[in-house]
Amino acid sequence: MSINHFSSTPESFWWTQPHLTMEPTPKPPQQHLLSPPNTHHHPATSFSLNLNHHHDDVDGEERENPTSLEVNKEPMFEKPLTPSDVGKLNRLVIPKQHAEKYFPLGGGDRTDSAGLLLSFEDESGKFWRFRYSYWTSSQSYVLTKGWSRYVKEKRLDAGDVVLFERHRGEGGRLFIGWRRRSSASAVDGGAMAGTVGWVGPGVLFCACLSCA
Amino acid sequence: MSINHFSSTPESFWWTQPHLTMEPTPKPPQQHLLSPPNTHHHPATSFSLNLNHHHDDVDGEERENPTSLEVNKEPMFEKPLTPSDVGKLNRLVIPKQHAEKYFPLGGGDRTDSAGLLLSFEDESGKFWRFRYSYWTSSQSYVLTKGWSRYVKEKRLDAGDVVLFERHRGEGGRLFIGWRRRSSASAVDGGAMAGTVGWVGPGVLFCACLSCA
DNA sequence: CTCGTGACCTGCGCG
DNA sequence: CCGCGCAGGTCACGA
Repeated sequence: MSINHFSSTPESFWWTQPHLTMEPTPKPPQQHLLSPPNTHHHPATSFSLNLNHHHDDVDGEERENPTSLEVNKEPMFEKPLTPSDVGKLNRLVIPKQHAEKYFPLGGGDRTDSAGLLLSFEDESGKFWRFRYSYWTSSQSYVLTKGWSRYVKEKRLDAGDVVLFERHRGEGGRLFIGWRRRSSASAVDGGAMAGTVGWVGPGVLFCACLSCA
Repeated sequence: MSINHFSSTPESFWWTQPHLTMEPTPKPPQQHLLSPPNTHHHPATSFSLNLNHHHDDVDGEERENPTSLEVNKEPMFEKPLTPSDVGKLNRLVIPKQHAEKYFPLGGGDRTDSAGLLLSFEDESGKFWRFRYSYWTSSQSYVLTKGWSRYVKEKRLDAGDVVLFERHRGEGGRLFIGWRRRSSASAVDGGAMAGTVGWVGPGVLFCACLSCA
């Protein structure tokens, strides 16, 4: 495998790219995250993470134009995909540090693998709902159900990177994006190098991405 | 690896004695068999489950001296290890006849792979907890979790034999032991031939075990 | 039946 | 150098 030098080339840009208007989902209580420990499924109700509290005043202004919308996005983390993440295991391991920081499981004790459903918006505004849980056996946090469909639709391969963001305010909407492995040496042909799925479907950002 | 002529007839029916105790997996909900709810991490330390039930009457008497202790042990069966049993599959297949006789899975229906945890004491008094379950796919009973650690610690190799015993009374304590393959032709040097791990560290009991 | 996927488990590599 | 994180597996079950 030749992955592994994902660089670290920081992409300092993807979240700041212009454009975009995602439909503000009408429903206010955007619950993606999860239901409190006991409600299984359909998180529909509250939850309590801490990202959504205060409704940011500054919000309603002209800042609501695309640009500012981007500005309001806050990158959480990204992960270069391992072969297992895109293989038949149908799961994405979320590095513990990030999982515990951004997607804390209910009640502060993670013993419960009841699972939550997290909904993310992709670059086209499409929603992706993933089951999120903690596996005590392997002591790791994973996205399971729904993940393989995402991998398939986006044609993700090992070495590609997935990006996780959240919106400041607005109930903490969550976003997911991806980009092709940065280095050359594409395993399957490489034609796609530089493609990203972030600010809009099919948008190429080669220059920005490979240079920078 | 050239073993494989395990005489399939080592056991000449050991005593029949019903009874047996295995601890049913602690929680039905079945996730995490280890770690009781709150303790996360390090499963190894946390048991305390089964042996604490009732402290059985017979216990405190003179019967507790080594000799009578041995007398009260009842051999269940033994199995010459196959290459798979000691390989990376991390499981020990328990011959169906013995499994069903001594470790019947709950409720009489074995469809349920919920699994049990069986705790065995070894020759040094150390406890080994193995997950025991039925694999429908291979139609066999197996010890999985924990098994590979046992193989490693005891340095077991194909052809070596594992022994299973239980104590009469006392809630049916379970014991596990082993001995090196009896025939010569040791694969790795043979210096250990004849060694057993059974009644005490380093004690040899070859005569008793192989005859009888 | 197969496929998807939830639930297990463990070796190994890295910090 | 050792413990944890996680990559890479297996198996079972429901659709």
